[in-house]
Amino acid sequence: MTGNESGRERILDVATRLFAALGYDGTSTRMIAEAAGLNVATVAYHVGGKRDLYLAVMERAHLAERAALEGALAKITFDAEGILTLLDAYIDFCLSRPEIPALWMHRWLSDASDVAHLEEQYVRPLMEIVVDAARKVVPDGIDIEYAVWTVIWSTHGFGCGGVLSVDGQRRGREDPDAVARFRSHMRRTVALGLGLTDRLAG
Amino acid sequence: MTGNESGRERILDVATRLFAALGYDGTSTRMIAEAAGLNVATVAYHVGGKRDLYLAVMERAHLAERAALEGALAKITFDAEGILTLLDAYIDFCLSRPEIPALWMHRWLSDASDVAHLEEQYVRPLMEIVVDAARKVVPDGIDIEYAVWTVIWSTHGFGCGGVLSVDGQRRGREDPDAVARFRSHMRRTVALGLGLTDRLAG
DNA sequence: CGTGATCAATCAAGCGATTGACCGAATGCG
DNA sequence: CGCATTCGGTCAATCGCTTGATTGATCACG
Repeated sequence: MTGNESGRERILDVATRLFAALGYDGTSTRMIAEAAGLNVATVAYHVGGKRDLYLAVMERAHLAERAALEGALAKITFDAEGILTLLDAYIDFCLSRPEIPALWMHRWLSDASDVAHLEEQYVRPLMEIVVDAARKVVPDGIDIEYAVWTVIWSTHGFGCGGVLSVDGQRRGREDPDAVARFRSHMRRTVALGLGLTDRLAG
Repeated sequence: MTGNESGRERILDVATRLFAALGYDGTSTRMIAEAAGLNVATVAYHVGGKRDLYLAVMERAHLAERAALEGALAKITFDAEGILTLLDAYIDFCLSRPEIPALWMHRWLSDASDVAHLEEQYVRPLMEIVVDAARKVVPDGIDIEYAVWTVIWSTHGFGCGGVLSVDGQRRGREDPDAVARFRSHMRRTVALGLGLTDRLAG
């Protein structure tokens, strides 16, 4: 991620990448140690057990996501254009740091009850932020929560796996055309879905 | 799934459930054997190695999904209402057999190259079916592919993990109210997104 | 008695975790 | 100053356990 830190930070970076790519069960502490250029015992020295490491990774991911979201929220105006700018910022974040949506998708798929508190702790406050912002703009009678979830699911889906076209090509975050298509599709979907059609997106 | 078959079918049922819930790496052959009431060697006798079992599970899941989709497609008319009926059928399928979206979400998150052909083999033909159907109905200038992917991502997301509301409650496929809200949200999203607004959904 | 199905037992490899030793840079002290 | 001590960081080695896979024996039944 940031590059050449040492010790605990490098371990967290490497673990984030591996947990995102391979999932919790698919990643071994030895893989993480090797990728970080450290002995497995050194990793344990810095971050404790595998579960502690995972929790630390998830917390860091949440903090980054929250910072991105709050940073974007501080800049927008509360009108249709502002909501679409917020959407753009979220897409930017998910595409520039795809490990983070991947971590969450893995988390959602697992029903390991000992980390089930992560959603309550991390996802819900972000939902509140976004839904509150949308409420100021969106007309009554629109199901904001489900609209937000559609944005989350779609952006995570595109960011993690991309799209399989009917021509058999797989396109994703590294393909600028696909990104542009995804972005304008999402702008249109959100604008229509939230009833912001007086100011239709490009 | 179907109940009290024996041998290979029961193994595939159990494996489907476990792979969907815990992922490939999170599921051991011993878990599958125990859940099927068989010895681990008997499982191997019927289905071969773990990888073969996984491939058989994915093939069966695909056949079920394809059958559901083609069955629904055979019944619809090619107009706005038909597209929405197709959407309903897909939602029904994903909610009644949530292991199947879960299997696919796990598959998409993993980049194990030795099973990367599964998308090409299984997902693409289904995409073709749906996109072709939509093309007969949807006005020009609309990005059908991305609209379909938004439906897939959202339906899989809701079917596998449900929704976390701002009130902290987690609601999903087992909550009739949440299902109703999700369904009408998706009908509305698809109708607006595909420009079928002359026949707006309930 | 032969055939398909099942099992307990076993294998090498990998897992998460821990131990005790080692190293070099601070730190303490005579 | 010079030497001993402490301490954060690192490592090879090891522990007990689980993994995927295989073997050879056993069972039921036609």
